[in-house]
Amino acid sequence: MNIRDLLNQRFTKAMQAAGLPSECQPHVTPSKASGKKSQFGEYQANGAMAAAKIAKAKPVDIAQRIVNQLNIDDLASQVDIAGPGFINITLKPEWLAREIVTVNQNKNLSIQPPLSPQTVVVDYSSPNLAKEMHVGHLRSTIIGDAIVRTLEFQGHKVIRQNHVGDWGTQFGMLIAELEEQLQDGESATLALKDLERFYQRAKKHFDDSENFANKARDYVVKLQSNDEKTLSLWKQFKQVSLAHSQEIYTTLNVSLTEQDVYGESAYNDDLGILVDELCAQKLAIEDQGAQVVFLEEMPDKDGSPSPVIIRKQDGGFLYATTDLAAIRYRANSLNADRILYFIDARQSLHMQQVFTIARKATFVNNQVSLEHHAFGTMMGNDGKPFKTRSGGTVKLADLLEEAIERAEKIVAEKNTELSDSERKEIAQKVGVGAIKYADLSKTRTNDYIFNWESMLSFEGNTAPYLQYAYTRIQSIFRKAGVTGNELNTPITLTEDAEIALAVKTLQFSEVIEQVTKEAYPHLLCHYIYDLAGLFMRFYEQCPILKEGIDETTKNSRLQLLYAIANTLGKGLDLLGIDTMDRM
RNA sequence: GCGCCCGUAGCUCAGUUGGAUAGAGCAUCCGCCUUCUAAGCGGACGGUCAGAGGUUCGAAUCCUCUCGGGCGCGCCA
Repeated sequence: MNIRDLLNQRFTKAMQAAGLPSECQPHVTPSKASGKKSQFGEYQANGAMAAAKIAKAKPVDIAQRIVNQLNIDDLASQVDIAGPGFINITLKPEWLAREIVTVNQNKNLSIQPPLSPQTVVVDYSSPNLAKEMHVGHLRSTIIGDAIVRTLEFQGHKVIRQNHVGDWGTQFGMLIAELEEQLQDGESATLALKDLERFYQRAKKHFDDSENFANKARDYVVKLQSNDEKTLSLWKQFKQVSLAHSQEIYTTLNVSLTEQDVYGESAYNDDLGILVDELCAQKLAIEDQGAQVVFLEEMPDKDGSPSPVIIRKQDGGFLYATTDLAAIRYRANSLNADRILYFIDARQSLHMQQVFTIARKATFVNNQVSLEHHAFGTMMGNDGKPFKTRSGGTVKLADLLEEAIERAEKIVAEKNTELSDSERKEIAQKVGVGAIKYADLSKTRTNDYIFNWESMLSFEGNTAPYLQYAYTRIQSIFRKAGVTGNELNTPITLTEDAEIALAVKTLQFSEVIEQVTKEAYPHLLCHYIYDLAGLFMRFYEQCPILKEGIDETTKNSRLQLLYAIANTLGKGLDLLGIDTMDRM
């Protein structure tokens, strides 16, 4: 159930009945309540003003005509015209109560499945396997994962694509290094234990030794010609590196598995074919020995068509080529309706070029939605890209370890009654949740400033606040000795705090819809923060298990709580943040 | 030079197809634990929405210009 859609439907009918032109929209939105009791009701329809312009009449008169035709007595207790022509709607507590019951009876929290589920291919995380995952991979990984989870919850078919960097000239160097270390009797797992150091050693080796550099170049050629021994080394490298990534995903509570890995190398055999096709279509032409696609729809500095090189002078391919092969595979073999890319904003131009070429070459038809959901860079307190004290790249593994350590200290302070294992488990969920939430709660398109203190202060708009709200609810159910789903007594909403909570809970579906439409997880964050905040207020104002609370009120509030717990829990789950029963 | 993004409270950030008095958190200050977990709640303080024009019933939001910051622009990915 979606209140906004429902009201829009009712208002659309009323506007038609009032004889307004069909292009007039009701424009229903939740009223700005800012937590407190709203003076304007819970929803408002603002379409009368725009309709008045079209119908050339006074907005207030139009509003009155709409209200006269409006049929919402079943769900609204009051409809007022205010100001220049706002129509304010106050919902009936009894209706809200019934809808809360429905939410409690429905596994999907009353989210309606899409009329026609889509196949959505989501490209996210995509680390370079040559190196260890670092903070630069964090945003793509967790934002992409939140969207993936939300799409699946809605009922869409999601195909995760971890487009890992597992190909390219640097692998010649790495294989050469691996081969030497294996000759020294080292196992691949051990040699690659510290991928970062391994890479640096290989690089140094490459720079220092002409002999080694030649060997590395030789391996590149062998790799490309499918030499069996070289491929075997490459596969070993890949496997160890993937295991590193997988470990990070597990710690991060990210839903990617090795089944979702479909890296650059997967497209090798298609690259030459693809370039030939683009040449045959006359989209690609030779320029200075390279194969280039010129795009007049994206003019360069001089106003002439901008070039995209798809094959180098030396015959090698570039990442534009691979991305084109990937987009074709996703559209045609995976039958995607939407293809989402969670990639750094700095690659906006590149993505636009790839999308444009893919359309022109009809690799992807116009029904398929191609979406680059860009995000900004993670900055340090100084406003510059987040680095270690010595200026190096921050490893994701180190970042997570530090978050968990810091969390454990705080958990130990706040709650002294936990066993060692409980405390460790909570610290893990709190620390990782804090990092993820700090990132997810910011509009993804902007750069964001990473700050340990604000993130782990665990006060205000942070993951621990939300997790704490959840544990408070669980604690009440524990004390009450019920689970929530066994209650089926009537719900009565009387207090402002209760009504506000009920409305907010029922708005979950509106938020979910917007989140997947625009790929904005921060909307979900703000929603559950509002929900948790309203719950905290309710918690203070509306006792449940205390003395003097009659059975009916108690059971009614417990059921409301049950809906909140499920909604809050699901919201956090969609963000990839764990909950717990106590903390 | 051309293109994209950004500029909102001391700091970090919201602000939904243009809507009513621009909202949170942190910080500061004042209250609230013999009562469901105080990682909490209530209150106070805090704004020329970078600046100037324009569009209209109405602009932080749309258009133009200026200032300031970030990023990208042919053989790396």
